[in-house]
Amino acid sequence: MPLTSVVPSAIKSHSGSTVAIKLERFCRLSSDDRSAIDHVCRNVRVVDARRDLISEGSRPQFVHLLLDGWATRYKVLPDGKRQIVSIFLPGDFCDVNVFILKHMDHSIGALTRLKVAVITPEEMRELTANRPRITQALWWHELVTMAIQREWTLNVGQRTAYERIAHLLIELYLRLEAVGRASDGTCDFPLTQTDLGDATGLTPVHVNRTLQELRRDKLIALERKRLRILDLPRLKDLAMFNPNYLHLDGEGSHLDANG
Amino acid sequence: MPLTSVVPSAIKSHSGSTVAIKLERFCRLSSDDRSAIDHVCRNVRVVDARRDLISEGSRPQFVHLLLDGWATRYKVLPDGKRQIVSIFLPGDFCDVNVFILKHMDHSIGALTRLKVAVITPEEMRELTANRPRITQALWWHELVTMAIQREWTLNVGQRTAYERIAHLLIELYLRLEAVGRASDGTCDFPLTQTDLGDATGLTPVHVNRTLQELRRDKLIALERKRLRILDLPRLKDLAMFNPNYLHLDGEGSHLDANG
DNA sequence: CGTCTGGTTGATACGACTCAAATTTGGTGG
DNA sequence: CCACCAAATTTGAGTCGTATCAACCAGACG
Repeated sequence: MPLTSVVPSAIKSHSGSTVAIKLERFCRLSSDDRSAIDHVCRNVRVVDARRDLISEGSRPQFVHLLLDGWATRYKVLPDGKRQIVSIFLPGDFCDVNVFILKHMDHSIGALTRLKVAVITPEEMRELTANRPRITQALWWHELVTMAIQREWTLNVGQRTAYERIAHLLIELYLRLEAVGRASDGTCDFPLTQTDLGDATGLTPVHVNRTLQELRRDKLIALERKRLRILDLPRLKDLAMFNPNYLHLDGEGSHLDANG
Repeated sequence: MPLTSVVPSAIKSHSGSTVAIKLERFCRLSSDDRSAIDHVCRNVRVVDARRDLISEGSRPQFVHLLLDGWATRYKVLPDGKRQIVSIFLPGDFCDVNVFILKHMDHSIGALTRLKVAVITPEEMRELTANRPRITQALWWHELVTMAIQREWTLNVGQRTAYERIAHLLIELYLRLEAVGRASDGTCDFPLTQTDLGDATGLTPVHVNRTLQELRRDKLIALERKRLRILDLPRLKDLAMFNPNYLHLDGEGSHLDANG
């Protein structure tokens, strides 16, 4: 089923459209739900590419919701090594409940120029109070985020360089597709080879050679910040990609929108 | 401050004591809170060592709370490679809200004989309804779980074998200490070298050699399922261990118990 | 007392890293 | 529009950390 069929075009005009699309993957939202989301997206902050949105050690004060652009969650070791532990795509929330913690244990950096909705704890409470579907959908979002994090642990722990990069490319493509930002095997891909290395635990040199292999094998095309997946089935197979962890199979569709 | 000082001995007799200890790391609980936790621990299931508690693909029906023993969350690849993505210690919840998802994307296996509280969705709702401190403490637990998962991604992605194993040993020791199950640098340690390999992305052979190095360097003693950390400061240093991600610094202590 | 699981050792192989340099790309200002 | 610069990509040669394969050993257990 192509995604476009589940995206009422009426939503698209709203500021929070991408989020709505994402949450509707889990359950249908009422128009009140949707306008509540829109309402909470009114405070937009723009962040330049390659700038930090949040720094390790700082006190979390807001929930952020990525409206546009790509961001990374990363940790840096005293010896300078850096690991990108996750990637935020449009429609993703940064830690629905962070303000429970005293300090951030990681940083969030912009890969591209970002548009981010800045949401106060108060607004977050208003958004979820008496909106069980949104509350549930946010929980679902958190659980999927955790599942992705586990899959990343598996990825760097057990897969070879070739499999690892293939797996990451597929994941990002599918996640983009799920929010209407990719189709026909093609999507934006703003990561540099160094970023890819930081995300997969490989050196940039090795990432380069591995990408060349993937290209040589006619599995992908990647240039000018655009990715094209040429043979998704074969790529999935070699990457041992099991999409179950993305939980995109309409899990909460039993929840009625106007209950 | 030694942990024992914050553990009223009165709690210890209750079935859910370890959980209470754990959640009280975050905020003080009222006696009603504590008995509500106890109440929810009434349904105990015992699982033999090396058996699966939950299998990938199954439908999540209950929340599980580990009362005693060690368990792992793991994923297996089609080629047979296996990654332990996290370790459950006494007092840990397995996914406070799992039943939102349709299928498990991983399995949970017992490392030792377990005592597990089996909690229904209804009981979970009862536990949290009108108990803001418990609700918050459970959120805190989830956030810490996520933070640990991120640190594991960093661990396998960026640290050497030596650093990686050292880091894992420290984490487990500190988490046990936080629930009163370790002190004086000593704790139970039921993992085999194969388990350690599955958790760190190393082969058992290499784990063996690395442990020998750690012993030779007088950093640890590990035999007969007992771990003794001989020089925690030096071990932390070489492992680049930053405890911030465990969020043990009494984050929600401003929340009064009897409000 | 044999069997089994977990731990240990040795020899060898290979995937990924390092270092260094060349080349291409993209952005910027003249 | 071109010249320039910095960032990103590519290439090559050599090295190293960890994997692999294959025994062997020790203690636990029935």
